[in-house]
Amino acid sequence: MSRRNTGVSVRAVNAHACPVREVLDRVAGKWSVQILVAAARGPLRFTELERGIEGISRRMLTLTLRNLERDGLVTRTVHPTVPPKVEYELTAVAHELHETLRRLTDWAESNREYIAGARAAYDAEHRPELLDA
Amino acid sequence: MSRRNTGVSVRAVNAHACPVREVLDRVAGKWSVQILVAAARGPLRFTELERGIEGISRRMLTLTLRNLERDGLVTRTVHPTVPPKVEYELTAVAHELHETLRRLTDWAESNREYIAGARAAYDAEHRPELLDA
DNA sequence: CAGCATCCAGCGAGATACTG
DNA sequence: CAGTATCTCGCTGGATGCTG
Repeated sequence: MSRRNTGVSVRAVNAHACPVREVLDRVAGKWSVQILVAAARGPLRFTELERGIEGISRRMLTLTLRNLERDGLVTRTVHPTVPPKVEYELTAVAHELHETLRRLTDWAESNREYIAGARAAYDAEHRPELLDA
Repeated sequence: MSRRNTGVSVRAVNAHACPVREVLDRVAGKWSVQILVAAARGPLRFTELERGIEGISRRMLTLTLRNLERDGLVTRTVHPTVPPKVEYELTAVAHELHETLRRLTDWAESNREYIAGARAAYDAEHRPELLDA
């Protein structure tokens, strides 16, 4: 009866506590956003996604896609052919999310150097032992 | 030589791999965003933050504030009084981030029911065993 | 008041191997 | 092609107790 690691985040439960986290949990996984971004360009097959996302494992691609599908952010279309063909596509809601995320990454782009600088300064001040890594 | 759990996220290292994750890692922790939101209203003391954020532990508040400070998102001002008084305030960059995050939560608010519905439908279809939980 | 140190449970995710 | 199953490890974060 174990049912260990079904791929459903525990945070989905915590979400009741805080509407803010509710958003982020939908995007918090290591791969969710990259999948959203990759799939935003149109319907893609499983293998196309896999190749488009550097470093993702088959397992995590599957699990993350399932969760996105569960949240109504991607649609999964199975073409009953041989060999099988499955296409994933963002829903309208997910496209809105994608647009919002783009503003976030824009922010990151703009402030990446600022943050890197802040880190370096902080580490020099508070963590001198890290300087010879 | 253990140095276990210094509070510095492992994902900070992964960031090199993907600029997209780089943003989210700054916000991915369980409490970062809530702290950003709470602190956005003005300079707040440690205990005020603690009380303003439901359920946060002293440890996580400290760790998360340190990381935000390290990234140049909050300033930490120590008033050398007795008893000690420490105030945290968002930087200008963090205020921009906060504004961007607000759009994200707006999206969540708008689509919260849609997503809940999608989940319920998905679970009914694919996970009937969850219906009697 | 504002932390830091330590211990520990539980989840996220990588590696690997097997299937319709 | 498009998955699933199992094992494992390491990090995240909660609980608790101590200090300047």
